[in-house]
Amino acid sequence: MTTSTRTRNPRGEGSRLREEILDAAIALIDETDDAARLTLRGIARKAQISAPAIYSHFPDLVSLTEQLLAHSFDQLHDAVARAASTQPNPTSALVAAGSAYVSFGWEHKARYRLMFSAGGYAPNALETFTLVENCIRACAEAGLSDSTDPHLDAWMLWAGLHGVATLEKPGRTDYLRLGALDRPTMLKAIIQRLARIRDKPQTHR
Amino acid sequence: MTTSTRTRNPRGEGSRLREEILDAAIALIDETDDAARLTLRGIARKAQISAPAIYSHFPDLVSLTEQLLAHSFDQLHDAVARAASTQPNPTSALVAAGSAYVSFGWEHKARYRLMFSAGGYAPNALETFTLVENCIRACAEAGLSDSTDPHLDAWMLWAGLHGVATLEKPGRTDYLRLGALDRPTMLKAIIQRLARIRDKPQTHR
DNA sequence: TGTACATCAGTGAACGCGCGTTCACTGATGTAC
DNA sequence: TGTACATCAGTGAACGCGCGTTCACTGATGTAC
Repeated sequence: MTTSTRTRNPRGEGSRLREEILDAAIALIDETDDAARLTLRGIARKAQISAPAIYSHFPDLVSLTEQLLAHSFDQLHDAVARAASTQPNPTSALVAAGSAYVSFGWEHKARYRLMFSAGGYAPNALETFTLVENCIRACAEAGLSDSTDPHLDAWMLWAGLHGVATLEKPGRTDYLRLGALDRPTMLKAIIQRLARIRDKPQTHR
Repeated sequence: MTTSTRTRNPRGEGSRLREEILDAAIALIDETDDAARLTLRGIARKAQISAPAIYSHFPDLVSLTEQLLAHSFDQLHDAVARAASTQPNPTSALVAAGSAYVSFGWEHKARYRLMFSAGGYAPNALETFTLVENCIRACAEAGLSDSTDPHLDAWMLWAGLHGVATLEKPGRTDYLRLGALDRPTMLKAIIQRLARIRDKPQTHR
């Protein structure tokens, strides 16, 4: 615990602190896994500044939280898009996208929950939703999926992915005979069933 | 706002207040849809007693919350079991059970989220899980489902139901063209796909 | 080159608030003699 | 039947805490003349 004062940023670069504050907020919520700990004073401690310093960069805590969420939705979309883009065919792209989505939820538990705890997420998540929808459409057009309504199927898949991302692993797995459960395998099966991926792909046209 | 003192319970019936406190806590979390509002002082206000009166019946807020959750898991199980028991065949029983599960999540949003926000839910939810697993097994045995591993399939279905129960409807549905989306239909389709229900049931044996 | 001044990036003290919990108490009700 | 007393179901005041936010300030750095 140091009492010394922060070395201040040079003139004109005060906005550096803005990024540091957002990073501190993300680090705080990610490491505590508890959205209730995301307090203005906690963020200030994490960033090693005084609490009032935050007000030079954000009007209040609500606004800071909103910008943290917007940034998080961008991160989520980037992760999903990157995962899908490296795959050779539509089916594996869909599975990779879904896995990346769920991984984000697991690795940033409290943050992911906060992102979807209110109803206002739609505009931020629209891009990602469309990406998944297009993956399903591509599978259907390539004869790899039986989907006749990719939009509706994307909704169902989203619900399933959200469930996997959110349903926490029970503490004592022996209660539910969960020991042998392979999460990636289960996730892949969920994606295949909800997106109506064919067991044996049928030749296109 | 009345300043008058509560008419106290007759001797030996002090435990009546215990039920009133639990009811007040449930009412509080259900109506605010925000688990952070579940404070000891808030519960006391709702029950129209002073805050210290709670300590005659519960050692502290943590314990009160635990008992609230245990009660909630019982309620959830009752709702699911009742829904399944009134159906004429295994498939409709499974759909009814899943719908009851999701309805509980929608109608008691913050409470449902609190129930599953920590990893310790397994012992409380075991009965309900087994019930769903047995529904799937019954479908498979009746030739209505292709499930070869009802235990694993029950896990996948649970994740899917949890996702539907938890993924909040976006505020502005026009973003995602959600206007025409029929939730019960979507839920039924999710259950059928994850539990591998056949489109056209095959005659048994 | 000096110097007065404006700007800027912060700090420290203080505010009022709601919280969980503790403590000493109160006053109605049942019980012993 | 009276009365002293124990029990019981609560209440009200107070505690220390962390919170979001406001306010007056400080001291280094760049700019105008």
